[in-house]
Amino acid sequence: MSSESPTFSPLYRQIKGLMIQALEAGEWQPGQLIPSEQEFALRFGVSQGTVRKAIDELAAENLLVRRQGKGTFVATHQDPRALFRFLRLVPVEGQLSTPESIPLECWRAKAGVEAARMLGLRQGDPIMIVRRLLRFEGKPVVIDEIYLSGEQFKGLTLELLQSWTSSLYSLFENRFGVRMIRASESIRAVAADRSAAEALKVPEGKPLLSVERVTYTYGDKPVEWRRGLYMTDEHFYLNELN
Amino acid sequence: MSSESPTFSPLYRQIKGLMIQALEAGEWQPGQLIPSEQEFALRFGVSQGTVRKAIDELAAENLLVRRQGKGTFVATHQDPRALFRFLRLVPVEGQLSTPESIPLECWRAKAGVEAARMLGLRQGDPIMIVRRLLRFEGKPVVIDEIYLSGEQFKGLTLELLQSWTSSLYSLFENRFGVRMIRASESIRAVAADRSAAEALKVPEGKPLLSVERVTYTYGDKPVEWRRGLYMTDEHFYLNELN
DNA sequence: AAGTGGTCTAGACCACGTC
DNA sequence: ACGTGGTCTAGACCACTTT
Repeated sequence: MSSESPTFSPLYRQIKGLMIQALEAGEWQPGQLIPSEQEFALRFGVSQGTVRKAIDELAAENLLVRRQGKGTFVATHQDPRALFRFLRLVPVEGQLSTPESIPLECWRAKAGVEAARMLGLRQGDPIMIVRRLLRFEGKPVVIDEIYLSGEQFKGLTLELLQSWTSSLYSLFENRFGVRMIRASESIRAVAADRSAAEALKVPEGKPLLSVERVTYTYGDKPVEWRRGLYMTDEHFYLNELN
Repeated sequence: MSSESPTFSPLYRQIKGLMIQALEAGEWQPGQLIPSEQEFALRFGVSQGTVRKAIDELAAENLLVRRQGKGTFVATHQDPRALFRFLRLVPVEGQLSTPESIPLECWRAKAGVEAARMLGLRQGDPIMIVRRLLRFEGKPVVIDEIYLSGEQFKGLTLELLQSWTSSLYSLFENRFGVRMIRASESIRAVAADRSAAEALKVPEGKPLLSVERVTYTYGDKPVEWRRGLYMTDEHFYLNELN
């Protein structure tokens, strides 16, 4: 109908854009119910079908979650179904048990060349670094080193990490208002160095999976860079290609 | 309308199922134009919108490709855009150049326990095994060992492999009528054994990425099992998480 | 000009969850 | 009973490609 936006794209994409803006602005919090399709249709002056198509895409991108009969909700890392959305690790045999996250260290630092590039910061900008271990059934399997913008994660401490029982991303969402939307992982095989060998209790030189992840929030803004070393004797990284 | 199918699912899914059957039966060949949405609507006695939703899903799953103004086509591994649909390898720096595939060996064998399980065969059933090397810019980067059902790939020879200039999957599609739809990869870090070390020209014990892939055709039928060893000093496995 | 997929609408009815 | 998302329809018009 009345196209109030100058960018040329289908109506439903414009609607989608408006809804992303609203999400970004925090109009509804993670886990909360958003208005019904009819309400949006009235609000934006389009048909319900057009709103539907916008929401379809947002749901496909995991920004929203539809629940028939109940309504549409803002996706959250609290949700058990999304708890390990970005963890592709699967045991060679048996069921995937919930890993236990053990924060080891947490300190302030200044961004080096690489961290700055990955996080879209300038070299020397303040960052936070976290080291943590993931254990499955009591056995150490992953050692992570996580780099975060110091600006956004100012109040992060080892105590806070240790007191938090749910996933890291749900902590970021709750305490720092940062919602992780998508991630990009670069995977290599490396030999365990001294520090990794100690943490994972394997001999030095042991082949490990190196998984570097950049995680993005709304607007493709990178907010986390992490490097994980995975022990892949009893687990493997599972990737479905479609 | 008149629901001739006993399974209870939305109409558009039933339509989708019928279209998959037609694809499987080879009613249209890879790369070919299929009937228009209107024609399908008449053929199945449903509205055009319902056909559209069925095709939407098939296109999302890469079975079909839409081209505005032209029509809808059966996806093909010939298509340059799909040539390396399942290869996630990216150079650390520079552009991704097209790899060179060098078939090394090709022989008949009997399925072992593992190959039989992966390919849905019985132990002892005939299989084909192919070893081949992938080189990027002249450098060996991937050594693959590929297991195929002997039934379906009876005429496969080293000569045929060497004479084929396009991707393996386009060969399978053209000469054996087997179209690969999706795949599942299990990734580990391993130490190079003697044979891999020789092929990739790295020292024995060098950490390599082990990528085991099961590839499926229509109806989730496994038809290929392969194990690739990737040298990840100058390349890495890129995975986008959404 | 004609045919294709792509968008948008309006309205009907179904399936699910809550009250 | 009511409100939600999910399906299905019919028809209009737009954008792209070919004739």
